[in-house]
Amino acid sequence: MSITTVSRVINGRPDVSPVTRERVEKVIADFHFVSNPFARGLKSAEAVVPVILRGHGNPFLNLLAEHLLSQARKQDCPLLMDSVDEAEDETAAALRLSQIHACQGMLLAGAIPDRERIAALKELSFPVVFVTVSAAGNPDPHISSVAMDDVSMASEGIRHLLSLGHRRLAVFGTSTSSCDTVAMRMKGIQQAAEASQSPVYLTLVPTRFSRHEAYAAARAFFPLHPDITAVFCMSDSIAIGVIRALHDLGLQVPGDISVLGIDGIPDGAYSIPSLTTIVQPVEALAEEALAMVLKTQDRAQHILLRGRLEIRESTGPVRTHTVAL
Amino acid sequence: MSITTVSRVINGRPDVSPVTRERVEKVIADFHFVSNPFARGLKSAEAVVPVILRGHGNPFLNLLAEHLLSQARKQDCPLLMDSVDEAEDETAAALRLSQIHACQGMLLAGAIPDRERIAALKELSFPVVFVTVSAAGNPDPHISSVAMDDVSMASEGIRHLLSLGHRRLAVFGTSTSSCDTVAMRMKGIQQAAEASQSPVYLTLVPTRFSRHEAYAAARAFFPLHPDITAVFCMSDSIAIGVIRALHDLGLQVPGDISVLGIDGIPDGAYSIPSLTTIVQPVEALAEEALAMVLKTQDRAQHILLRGRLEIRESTGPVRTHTVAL
DNA sequence: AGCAAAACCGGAAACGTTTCCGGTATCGAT
DNA sequence: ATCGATACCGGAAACGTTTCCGGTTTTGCT
Repeated sequence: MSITTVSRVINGRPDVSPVTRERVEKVIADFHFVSNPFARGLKSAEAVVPVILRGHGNPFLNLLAEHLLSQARKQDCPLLMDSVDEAEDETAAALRLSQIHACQGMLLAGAIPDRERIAALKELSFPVVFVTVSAAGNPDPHISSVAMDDVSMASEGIRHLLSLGHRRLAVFGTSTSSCDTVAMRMKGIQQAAEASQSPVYLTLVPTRFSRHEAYAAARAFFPLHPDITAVFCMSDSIAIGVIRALHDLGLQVPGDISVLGIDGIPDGAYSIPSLTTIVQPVEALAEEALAMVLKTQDRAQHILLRGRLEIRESTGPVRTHTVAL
Repeated sequence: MSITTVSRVINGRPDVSPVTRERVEKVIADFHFVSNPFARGLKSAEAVVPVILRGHGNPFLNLLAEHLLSQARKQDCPLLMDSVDEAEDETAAALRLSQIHACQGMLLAGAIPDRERIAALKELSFPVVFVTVSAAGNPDPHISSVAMDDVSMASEGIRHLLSLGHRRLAVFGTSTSSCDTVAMRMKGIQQAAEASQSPVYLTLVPTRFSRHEAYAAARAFFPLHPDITAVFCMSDSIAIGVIRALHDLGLQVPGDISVLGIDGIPDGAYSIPSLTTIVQPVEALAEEALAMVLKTQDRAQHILLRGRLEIRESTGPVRTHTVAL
């Protein structure tokens, strides 16, 4: 019995007689034989596609990961999930993974494609796709992106609030760091505000994208700003923290203050009140990202997806009276 | 320049002069050289530890995954995340992964260690650890588990509800399939009920562990059962669905009906009302599971962790009047 | 200067597969 | 019976590392 024949049986090659095949299969079963993945990979390099999620427990990225995973199963593309803390450097994780695994591509979800990160990724020899935020500015041929049209999403959200009569808005989730997502959304907010007939007052409240921090920020903010009638949140997580804070401050949502989020995470539909939000098309995001990373494209590609306003309970017409805190 | 020397440089071996080392490093940097992971693994088999999550988007398992990931990073153990739909067979995924990766162990989170699944896993040559539900019944030497003491958790929950004066309870999340977790919890519920002085009435409501299904079940259930004053939910997700359903039915939580969950997911702390729950010690769960899978133990080990009651807003004293629906 | 020890480096085998290529049966047709 | 084609199988090279071992150079000591 030769090694070659066994290999043929395992790989289901035609050049082996039924009786031999059966004999080999029996031995394999008896001895619990499993072929060594490394040796196999040595010749026919079967590579993996790591997905790096920036920010543990980010509900939206978790949702994205689910869709990525189920998409991947369909096309049996071997994904390899990892996630790093928001504070950590995701490119370090990317490089680490690329060292210990053979990669045919890589997905960076929620990561920020700034100059230095892209530079760190430069030496990678496979396509890298940023998901969620656009890397269109960078001309690297193997760095693509499938991102959200943050400008239009934010505009749509603001227009919704304006249409309800709100004029004094707080924007939760601005950040000091130069985060493209936030910058783009701010641009959309400005545009919508400027396009409005009447003057719009914006107050920016920096906070990271977590329920916890948003809650703390809101508790501190609203007692000092009784004129605010609506809150635009940079994420649903922030919105959930804000709503809970408003509840604890004795303010009604949307009676006293309207709250709008971005993401469309499932929790938003079950919260009380349910969350008006700009839902990002996770499914399309996952699908496009996977397609992009798999077709080893000759040059980079950047596509932009649009969000959709989902009106639920947390936004309503502006209150006409002022509230004493 | 020999291959051997290059290998030594890459692996940081001592037997190489500084000048040679530098020369090699320069060439490596210039040529963007990356060593082939397969060839590397061929000799020194660096294996991976797959983690299979049963049930996409299960918030508790996601939480567990986070802790697993951060634990793993500390001990730099290369985890490999995957998740399967509740309906799919997780052992199939396990076998698939074991084929394409060299594994030093495997974690099955939320999976059910029944007879046939264990049989399917029998041929695996590395330790398998069930996380969340105990596999203590099965004597396989390479199948361990770190699980929750479901009996005591459920008892504690019921005792809390009884202490608030509730006697007519609904239990959401029972299932027809023989799921050990649910069975154990039912046992705990029975025990606590029987230990009570006064008679306790239990109504079982089968539903899967999702907000969505729990919501639908609750919408249908409560109009027909106006006597129920408290709900014991088999998971926080179920509790969140139930609370939303009660809200839509015009019932107050905890004013009219108390709701108690199990898991301790972060969302529960921010929901309105915040969720009273039995929190599972995710951190310990992750830590123990990882330790167990890494120490290639000679024989199986099964440990049981206890939950902790976290009283928040969703439970309160029994109402003394009846409500007309 | 002479010698032992240490430092450094290269040859070659080995890891467990896949794949190419050539060889031996077996079979059908003439 | 001979030949060609086909089915089946085995030898051996190759994949890109690591590691063992032996060789050469350098160093330190007397």
